[in-house]
Order: sequence, then structure tokens, then C-alpha cells
Amino acid sequence: MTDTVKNRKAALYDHLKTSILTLALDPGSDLDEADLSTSFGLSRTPLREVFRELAGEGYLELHAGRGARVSGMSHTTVRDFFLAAPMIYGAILRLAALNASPRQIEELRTAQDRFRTALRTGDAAARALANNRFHEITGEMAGNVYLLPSFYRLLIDHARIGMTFYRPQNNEMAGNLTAASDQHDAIIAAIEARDADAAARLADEHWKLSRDQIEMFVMPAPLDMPLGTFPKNSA
Amino acid sequence: MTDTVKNRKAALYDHLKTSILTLALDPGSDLDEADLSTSFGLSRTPLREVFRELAGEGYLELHAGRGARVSGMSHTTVRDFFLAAPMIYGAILRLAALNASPRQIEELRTAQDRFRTALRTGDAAARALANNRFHEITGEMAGNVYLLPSFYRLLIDHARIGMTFYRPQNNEMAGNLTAASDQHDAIIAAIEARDADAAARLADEHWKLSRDQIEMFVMPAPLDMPLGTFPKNSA
DNA sequence: CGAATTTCTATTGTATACAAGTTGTATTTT
DNA sequence: AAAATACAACTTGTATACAATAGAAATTCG
Repeated sequence: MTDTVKNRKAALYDHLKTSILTLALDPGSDLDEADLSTSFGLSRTPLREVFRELAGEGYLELHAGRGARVSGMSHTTVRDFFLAAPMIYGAILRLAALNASPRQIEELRTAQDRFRTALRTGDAAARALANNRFHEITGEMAGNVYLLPSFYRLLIDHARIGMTFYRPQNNEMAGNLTAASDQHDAIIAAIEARDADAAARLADEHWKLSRDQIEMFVMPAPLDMPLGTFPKNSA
Repeated sequence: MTDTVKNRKAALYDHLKTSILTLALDPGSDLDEADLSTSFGLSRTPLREVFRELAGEGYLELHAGRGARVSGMSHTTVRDFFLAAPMIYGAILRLAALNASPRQIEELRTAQDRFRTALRTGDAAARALANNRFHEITGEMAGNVYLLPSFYRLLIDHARIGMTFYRPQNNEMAGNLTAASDQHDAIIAAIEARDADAAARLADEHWKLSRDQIEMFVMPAPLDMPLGTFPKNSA
């Protein structure tokens, strides 16, 4: 690729997006315009446009007079996330099964290959990004402009919550990863078969696996709790 | 208000937002930076920032090298809208009932007063804007960052579809407006009573009323169809 | 010694000049 | 006459200089 301004802009966009998704940039942290401006070879004008674009997608928050910071994760975040995710994920996968084009299914396969590779060889960040991309594609398949804004917003924090909570502390958690991968395969199959009900069912299962993983962090070792004050919520 | 840049920026934002919601600006139409720049007394830099912000919220689309245009309404728009709206509206009103603060309930009452006034004295645009504001407040009450992006996106096209399809051609349609107003009152009551189930039920009713209104346009006079090829979908 | 106010500095926000790219038109060539 | 290409006018995109504002530091006064 030639080194055009447009490409440097895209590079900045990708850098910020991946850094935020993988928690390389902490939620709530400030972004320095001057810094990024010099390191990416952009003047502040296009830089700020990237900020606004990312803010529109939910990666950043712009505070008047105080510039841009990474979208925060408050105590209500996880609760709000648990409320919204099952509903949206189900709807997206259902629509994906109905609308996916052959070309998109190919893309999804490729993404899943990358995810599998990341499982074997990559670190947590690589896994999170590959998984994120897989689900982004299901969003593209669904193609409903009214659902996508929320879906993409959910994917951001799904990646970040995953990065926060996932530590392969025991065999069960490591096993979850291969289970997730298997579910991805099943999702691809359901989409290819245009089986919306199966896709919705898989969305639910996939979501529950994710949820269990998060809960497992809250109580990673049931018989060995250092503080003993964290009851597992098994609703 | 003093005439600061900040205020002129806000004025531009409001102007574009209301113009888009009321169809004063047609979907898909181009926006001329130079024009707006001079008429709002802003240089192109803050102007373009407003564009990006509105694009992030779904009012505008930015095409590289071709500037900003009003978000389009394609043939898939209505179908996608009908799929997404019932689900999101129900979830939002349910959460609104659970989370609304007394202050927000006051705001909702004020918005509803304005809507009632617009019913009596205003034109279609005034009604659409007042109704839009009412529902925006329910979104603020719900306060779930993951659902709001889709909800606000839906509100944009709900206003626009309403403006497109609503013409008080018969008594039934005019009656729908007072029915909608009554439902607003019931929604306020349900929220104040913290009755999430009632709120969700009302969301469904309110949605169905809206839907019927749109369908009525498709078939405004059931017994008097000039072309006779448009079966009413009464699913 | 502490609180408040003023000054200074760093960072964000805006304007304008300039560059790059796009579109439409006209001319030329086949 | 039709098509293609080159050119010109206009629109969008970027850089930089300048203005405004928020936060920090220091000084002054109670």
C-alpha cells in the first residue's frame, strides 16, 4: 500500500479500534491528539474526524473541552450488557440465517479459520479480535440498519468484558474455548442451511457459554475462595 | 442566548435534525458545506464535525469524496423497521418503567403536554417532533447504552415514515392521533407506577397503532381501491 | 497556615489557506 | 455522429496558524 493520508487515517482507526477492544487502552483513558498526530503522520483535523467517527460507533466518548477518551466501563455496564445481549444476538443471528449471501458465508468461514488459529497459537488479544470479527460478519449478514448500531456497540464491550474476565485458570475455562469454536461451526452450518430457528437457538447457547465464562471469573475456584464473600449467581 | 460559536453549532445541529425528521430535507439529498457554512456563520471545520456527529447518530451518511447526504430510505427500510421496532420499543419501555427518575417523569409529562398542544394547533411536522421528543425521553429513562443506539435510530425513521404515510384522509386516521395521545398518558402512568409489564404491553399497543396507520396509507380506503391490487396485510 | 484569586501553561476548538480529487463539459479524434 | 480524452470549475479533504478555554501552579491576602 502506498503511504497516503487516507491509509494513515485507516491505520489510526484500526489501531484505536483494536487497542480499545483488547484493552491495550484502558476504558476511560484520555487520548492525546498531539501524540497520535505525530506518530501517525496526520494533522489534527483528520485525526479529530477519526475520533468523532469512533465516538459515533461507541468506542470513544467526546467531552467538550476535554477531548476524547476511551468509552468507560462502569458498574452498570455488565448488568446492562446482560440485559441487552441475549435479545440482540438472537435477532441478529436469526436474520443472518435468512439473509446471508454465499460470499458472506465464505467470509465467515475465513474468520472462523482465523479464530481457530488464534485459539492454538495466539494470545488472548488475538482470540478476542478474531472472535469479534466473526460476530461482526454475522451482523453484516443480518444487514438490518436498525439493529446493527446496538449489535456493534455490544460487540465492543463483549470483547472488553471477555478480555477482563477470561483467564484460563482451570480446565473448564480452557474447554469453553473449544466449545465456543464448535458453536461457531454450528452457527455457520445453520446460516448456510437458512435455518433461522437453529441460528437463534445457537445464539442463545453461545451467549450462555459466554455468560458462564464471565460468572466463572466471579467465582473461579468454588472451593478455594480467598475472601469468601462472593456468592455465585446461578440464576 | 449570546451568539457564540458553540450556540451556532447547536443551532445547525438542531436545524439539520429537525429538517431531517420532518422530511424538510429529503432522504438522500446532498448537503452543501459552503451554503450551510455561510448561513450559520460557522467555518467548515466545526460544520463538518456536526456532520460526523449526525452521521454517527444515523441522520446523515458520509460518502468519501462526496460529502454528506441525508440518510436514505430504501425499499428495505420499512421491512427492516417493522422487524426491529416492536422488540426494541418493548425493551426500552420496560426498562424505562424500572429506571425512570422523578425528574425524568416530569420531563415526559411536559413533552406529552407539548404533543397534545401540537395535536390541536400544530401541523404534521410539529406533531412528529413532539412525538419524537416524547419517545426520546423514554429512551433516556431506560438508560441502557447498548439498546439506545438502535432505539434512537428507529426513532429517526419512525418520524420520517410517519411524515410520509400520515395524511388525515379519514376520520379513523384522525382518531388514531387521540388514541396515540391516550396511550402516551397510559405510558406515563405505567412508568410512574414502575409497572414494567404494563409498560411493555403499552409499547406493543402503541406500536400496533403506528403500524396500522402506516398500513392504512397503503390501503387508505378499503372499499374504494382505484387499482384493486393491493391486498391488506392483516397478520 | 490556609483559602481564594490570579496568572500561566497546556490542550482543545476554530478559521482560513491550500491541496487533492471529482464531475461535468467541450473539444478532438475516429 | 459517437466516443473518448483532456481540461476547467467546483467540491471535498488536509494542514497550519490562531483563539479560547480548562487545569495547574503560584502568589497574595485573610
